[in-house]
Amino acid sequence: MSELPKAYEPRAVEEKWYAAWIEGRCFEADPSSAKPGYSIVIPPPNVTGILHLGHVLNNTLQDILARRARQSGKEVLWLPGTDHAGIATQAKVERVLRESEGTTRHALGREEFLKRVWEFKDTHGDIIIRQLKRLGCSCDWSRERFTMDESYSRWVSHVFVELFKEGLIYRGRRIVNWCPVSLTALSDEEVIMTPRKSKLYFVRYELADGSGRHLAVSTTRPETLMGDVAVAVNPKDPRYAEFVGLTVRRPFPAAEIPVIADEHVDMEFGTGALKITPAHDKADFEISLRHGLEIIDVLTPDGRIDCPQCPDLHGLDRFEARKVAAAKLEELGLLIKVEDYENSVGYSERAQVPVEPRISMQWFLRYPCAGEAADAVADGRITFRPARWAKTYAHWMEHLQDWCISRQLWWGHRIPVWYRKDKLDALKQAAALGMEDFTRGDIHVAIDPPDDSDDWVRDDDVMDTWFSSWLWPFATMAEPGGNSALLRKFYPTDDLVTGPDILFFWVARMIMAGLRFTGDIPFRNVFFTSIIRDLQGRKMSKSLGNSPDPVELMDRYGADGLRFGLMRIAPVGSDLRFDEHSVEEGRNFANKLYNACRLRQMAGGGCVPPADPQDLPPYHIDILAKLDALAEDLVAGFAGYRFGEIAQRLHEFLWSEFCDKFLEAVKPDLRDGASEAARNATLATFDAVMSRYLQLLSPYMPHIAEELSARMGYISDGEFVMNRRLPETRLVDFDADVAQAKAAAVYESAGRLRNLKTECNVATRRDLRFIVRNHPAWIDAESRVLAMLAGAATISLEPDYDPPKGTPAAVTPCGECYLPLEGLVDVAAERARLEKEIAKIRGEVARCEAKLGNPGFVDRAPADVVDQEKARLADWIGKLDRLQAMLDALS
RNA sequence: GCGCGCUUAGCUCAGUGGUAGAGCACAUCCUUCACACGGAUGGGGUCGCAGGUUCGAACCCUGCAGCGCGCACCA
Repeated sequence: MSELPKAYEPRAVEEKWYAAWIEGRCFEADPSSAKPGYSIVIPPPNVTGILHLGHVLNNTLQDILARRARQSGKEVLWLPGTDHAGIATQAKVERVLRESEGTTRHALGREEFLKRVWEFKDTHGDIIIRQLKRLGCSCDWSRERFTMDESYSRWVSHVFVELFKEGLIYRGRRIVNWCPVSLTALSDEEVIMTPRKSKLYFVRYELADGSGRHLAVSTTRPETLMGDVAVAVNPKDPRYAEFVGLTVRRPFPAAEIPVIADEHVDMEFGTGALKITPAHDKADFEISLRHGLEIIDVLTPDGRIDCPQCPDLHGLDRFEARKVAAAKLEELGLLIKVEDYENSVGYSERAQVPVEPRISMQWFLRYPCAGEAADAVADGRITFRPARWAKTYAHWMEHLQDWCISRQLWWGHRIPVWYRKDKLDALKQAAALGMEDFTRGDIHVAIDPPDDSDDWVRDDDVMDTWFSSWLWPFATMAEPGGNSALLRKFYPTDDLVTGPDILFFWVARMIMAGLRFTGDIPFRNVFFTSIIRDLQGRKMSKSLGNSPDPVELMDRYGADGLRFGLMRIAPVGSDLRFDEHSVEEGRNFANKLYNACRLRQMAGGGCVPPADPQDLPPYHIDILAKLDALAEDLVAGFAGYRFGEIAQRLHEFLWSEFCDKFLEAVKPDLRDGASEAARNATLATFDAVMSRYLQLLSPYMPHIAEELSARMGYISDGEFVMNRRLPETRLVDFDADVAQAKAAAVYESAGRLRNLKTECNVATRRDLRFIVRNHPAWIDAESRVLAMLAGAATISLEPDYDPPKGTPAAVTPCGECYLPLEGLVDVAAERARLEKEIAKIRGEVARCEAKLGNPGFVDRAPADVVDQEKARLADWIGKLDRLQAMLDALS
């Protein structure tokens, strides 16, 4: 027999099989296949991203689903690709340019900058793809897509044009979330509300009539005071009724502004008087529209004060200006007081600075098919797992706000709108643009530029990245507006696996886009993964440095080990606390499996054809039946998407059932001197179980399953276990209950005997003799196995045995077992043990008696529960009597 | 303010009304010919708190507390 290394070494094996699968085109989907289709689209990772544990979890789940579907006879398409990730990628390339060339995108110009981004994408874009391959992902790489591919880009423009024509996309001057670092608008979803300690300033606005009376206004943002155009009070507020219609003096720059009444003002908050700064607050903006007020913008796009009339503030950063403005008010005697205050401030997801509500011209989308999309989840056409996310979804869908889809970036899909050069100024000034301007011919909205393109100027902005991502399930499968064999075979997709953090960003929007542009839902099931946290419960993040590098983990534990370890601890609905120990366990599990097969290989003898299973010893029948049970449990587990439970079952079967019990029980059959029949039966059983087990394991640990299947000869050359159909027959098609009961009795008894040995302090001795009486008849044939499992020299069956007083004993399913130790027993220790045991059992007896003495229980509980309790009581009492006798004998 | 989760062994978590479970960690022992990435044995929990329903509650109901998340508001 060839010398196999003692420990499994995954690295080379995993690389070898991944290459073989690619070579064998195992992952490629055939849309013309007669088999039923099954499809998943990958949540496209950022093209310049690198693999983190969230990706590992997410993509392992998808790979398991895809591989299981292949085994179940489906034609599988797992469609991979990457996302151009507008802000993230542009920011990354800008940083690289700054650090390596000391230049900026503006210095390079739009065209040159985009060239650089494409170069960057070409050199770094496949890192994460290579990492996914390392993990073993069975994506159809021949169909890899990128959100800025030519045809995908046409889809994005097509959708924009269609929605524009439908009147759902419009351009308008609104308050948007502005990121002063990225210098672009953001959607509401990209703003993270964070509680922050700040100050509430109470400012005196004196009446312009010289009466000396004043209004006290409370504000957190004195630095925008220069943009004030009014002070508002609630019309129902009696305190201020007389002020409405008068004017007050704005502290600086000096101006008289009106006091107005508006329902929005909360009388309870602060002083009940609100300064109105329309350019820098959404509510103020809306009030200004209602009252026809002027809008004064006092901030630059990068968040500095733009107010030449106030030279001491002009040009200051907004937070610096806040302090200066407060000091200025103090100087003027207009600052009444400052209170500590905690409020929530919106932060830019990416730049991690507070966003600025800013008025600007942007493109907006009113969502299509919103009602139908809400219904699709509510009525179960789309299933969310865990189901509770459906509620979150429904809530969001009920409160849909128009989506700001334009971004002031260069990297992305440019808005497909051209303006007539001679109308440009007028169009720029317009408060809103829509269908009317289009039909008048002032703007051109189409996938392609206008013919006389010299007379037109294209819109500078690009679209929000998610405005391309929301088309992913179908835009990856067909040309714009078109149909394809792929789409017909694989759309709607079956499962979507993603994180709940992008429910609004992506999932909800995909449902609406799918319904609008294909007339069908994009997927049938959405499986929301856990959020991975560290052991302290913190989110994984780069800045905390608590995010382990999955590639390093794979280097140390193997891709299979990482996959299996993660799956085993992935809870169904809640967050996952990552512990590297679990990956280590995954690796250990692979090693255990490998060594079980090594044992088989060392026994040699090729693949022996199975004997008639009915004639096999009970251990063999037992393990065959347990494999059948495992296969069934997996069917149920997959139906319920209980991935963690499945991993647990796979682990338990191999380790506890197959190795700890079966292999230990049959070891003698593999040694020299065993009978040929016994040896054959054992080898055949091993192979029957292991070949199927490897198949069941294959979706979770595909590499080692393939390696061992090949090495053990379970598959032929050129065949792959990943492509083999799951068998529909059972290994045991007869009643195995008797055999299984015997096997269980022996395993259980062996445990009790080992336990007895430990208690008698002879755990390591192997020369002991157990004497058994009151045993079932069949035990005769199994006593040798029982002796071996118990670590005893012999088991003597002596029905008439009369144990000397004080002989240690254990009641087992295989009879009363005695361990005569002739002087080896420490009497005092044995007494102590017995007394302890007796006390414990008295407690149990008392509990049982109390329960059975309760008329309510006896009358009302189901008969079988009561019987069970009675049997239990009888057991305890019997055991108590025996122990008491042993104790008496000792004295 | 509204909503959703969670609270079970030292840790991470299973457990849908009938004797509290697993893995890890811990302790003791074992380098016996598949595996020390291993084997054997053991200790360890009044299931967050208080009520209620029930013969019986970790489980169902109510309230409370703590932790986490989402949404809204925030002058």
